[in-house]
Amino acid sequence: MLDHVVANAKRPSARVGQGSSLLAVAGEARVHPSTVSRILRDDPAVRVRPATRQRVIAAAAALGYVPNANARGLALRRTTTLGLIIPSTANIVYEQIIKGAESAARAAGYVLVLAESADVGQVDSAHRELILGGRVDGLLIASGTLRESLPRAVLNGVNNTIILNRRIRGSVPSIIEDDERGMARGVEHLVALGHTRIACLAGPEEVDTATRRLSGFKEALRAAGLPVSRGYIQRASFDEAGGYEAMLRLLQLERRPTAVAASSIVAAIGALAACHATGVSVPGELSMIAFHDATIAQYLTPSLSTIWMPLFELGEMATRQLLEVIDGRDIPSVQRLQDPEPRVIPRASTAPPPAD
Amino acid sequence: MLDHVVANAKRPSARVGQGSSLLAVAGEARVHPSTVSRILRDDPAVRVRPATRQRVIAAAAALGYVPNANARGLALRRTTTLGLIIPSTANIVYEQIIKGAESAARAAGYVLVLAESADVGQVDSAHRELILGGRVDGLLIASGTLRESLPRAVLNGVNNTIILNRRIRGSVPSIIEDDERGMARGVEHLVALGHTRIACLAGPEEVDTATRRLSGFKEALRAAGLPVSRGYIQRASFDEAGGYEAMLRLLQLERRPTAVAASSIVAAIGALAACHATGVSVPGELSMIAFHDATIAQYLTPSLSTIWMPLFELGEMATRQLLEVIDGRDIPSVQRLQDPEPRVIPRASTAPPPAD
DNA sequence: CTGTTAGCGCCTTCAG
DNA sequence: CTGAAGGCGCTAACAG
Repeated sequence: MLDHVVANAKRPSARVGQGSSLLAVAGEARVHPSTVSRILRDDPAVRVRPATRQRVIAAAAALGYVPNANARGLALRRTTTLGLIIPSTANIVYEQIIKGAESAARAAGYVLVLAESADVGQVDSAHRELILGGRVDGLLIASGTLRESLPRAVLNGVNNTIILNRRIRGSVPSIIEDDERGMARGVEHLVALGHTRIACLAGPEEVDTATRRLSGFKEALRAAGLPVSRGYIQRASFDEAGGYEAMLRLLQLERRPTAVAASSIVAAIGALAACHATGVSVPGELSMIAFHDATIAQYLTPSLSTIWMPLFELGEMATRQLLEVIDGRDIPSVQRLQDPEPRVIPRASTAPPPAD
Repeated sequence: MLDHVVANAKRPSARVGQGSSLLAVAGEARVHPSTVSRILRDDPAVRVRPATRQRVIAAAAALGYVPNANARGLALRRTTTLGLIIPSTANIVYEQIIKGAESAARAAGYVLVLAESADVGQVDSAHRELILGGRVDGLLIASGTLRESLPRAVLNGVNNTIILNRRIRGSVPSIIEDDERGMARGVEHLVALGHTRIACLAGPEEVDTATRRLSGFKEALRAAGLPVSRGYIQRASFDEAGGYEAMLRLLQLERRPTAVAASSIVAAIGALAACHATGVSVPGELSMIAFHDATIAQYLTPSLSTIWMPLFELGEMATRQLLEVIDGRDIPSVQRLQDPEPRVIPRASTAPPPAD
């Protein structure tokens, strides 16, 4: 059947390497190209005979017709493509954000492409390539680790861009999680278990999410009537090595904490390793809870208590907001995702403090 | 300076949402658009006065000119964009492949975009969208987990596509690691430590990489004069849960193995958890080595011995091969990456077998 | 309600 | 060596 149709084609104009054109389909179905365009796009302003419509659709299918995105993009000045820039695919935290963004994009008929950009210079050039080059209609930038000054320069005055998980002053809207609340939930969990000496593995100072988590930590301690002692706050990069080092510093303190709230699950994995390496029993001598949940948490020893955050929803919502912007509607400059609330997933790494 | 130039512009034709056009630059520099095109593309067939060239370049910079990718793609029928389809960004194994592909693409002046496609249907539609739609010049498909039959149907007769880490019969070239050798190295490591009862956490039957790793396992055992006992080969999905379950089955055997070679580091993490859960000491009672290295390996308890594979190089080489194909050159249908050899990274999870 | 026409922004023959 | 003109494949106004 398929072969038959192809054999009958008047113009064998299908090009190699790319799909067949509208023209080929039109020749095949013996109608005008614009008719094909209208039918294939379900243009409401067309009422062609069902037989003709069938013929066109069949011809398109037989030829494996896929509209050329460049031509369409050029004509429409829209590509129905969205870009998502992430610093690294390796970070487990981005998994859910990506899936959420992907899901929302697909639901709206958009294609999502990812670009990995570890440093700011790459974000800059990716941004230029993608937005200014007309490859995408809008851009999501998920880069909690960017320093404040650079993206502001990069993004100054640029439209159709949304920053995830990071507040930026200026014209680029951002959408963030309620990190303060999430961290507070974690501390409350530790307090409820009876801990009073609670430390924080905080993230790097220049990272906005780290700042928010730390302030959530401090607030929760104050709310519980507990002191915020300076030595109990250790900065660590958001990776295993950072967590490992910071945990060692914590363990060297004269008066050790009995619990640690880590502002990154990856750092917590390193911190756990530091405990094992120094023979500190978790949760016997020390409880640990980590910000963000991931599959691996329940396979660590001990299984790691975590603070689940609505990352999928963050990706979804950011995408929806971006589509609003693309459609010319205004959105708030900073939005905080409140709906699915952060919640503690208690596992084996948190327990009451030792009798001492 | 920049403001001054803009103020002097004869045609303020910069459009919002996208970059300024060639026309705007031409107006600004008072030359013909085609001259701008030639200068900006370093067309060798142009020898314009240095002053003019300077003026054009300055105007382009002042206007922040970025060529429109759609228009260029339409005219050239090439986009200088490559696509990489991965099943999930979550899998740590893809990190290095992505970085390698990204690096090789950038070196060749190409942009790499990622598309996440968990299932085959999505691979199919992504493929259509991207290649047939003219969004990319070529496509890398990294999907070791696809079943054989489906991609073959999907990809039949399609050009400019390369499969990573999976052999496909037919016209789509593929490039794979030497999984057999890698797994053999792991087994040799265990044999050298004195193990004779060695089990394999094998991957799913329908996964090509799993098959290759298993056959490397069997060959290495035979080469060492050790029997391949059936119960010692347990199938597990390539995730923590799969490794956990399979390890439990292994531990229930009457005659337990003293060592396990896992064909996936993620499954090994689950297997380690199963050992902890059942009180089996690693490496005291059981040694474990895992296929593929990752940062987390040294932060597990015990730190996990791994088999390092040249994944970055795989991504690089696949990209270079793809560019060859795009340039119309022929490449072998299946290539096996041999150069940086697989090597064992011994850590704490492997030790001599118990005296017993 | 369908065919015709004029671009979208760029590159690339052609003339000049 | 530089300006002019046509076309890449598609859509969207415009006629008929």
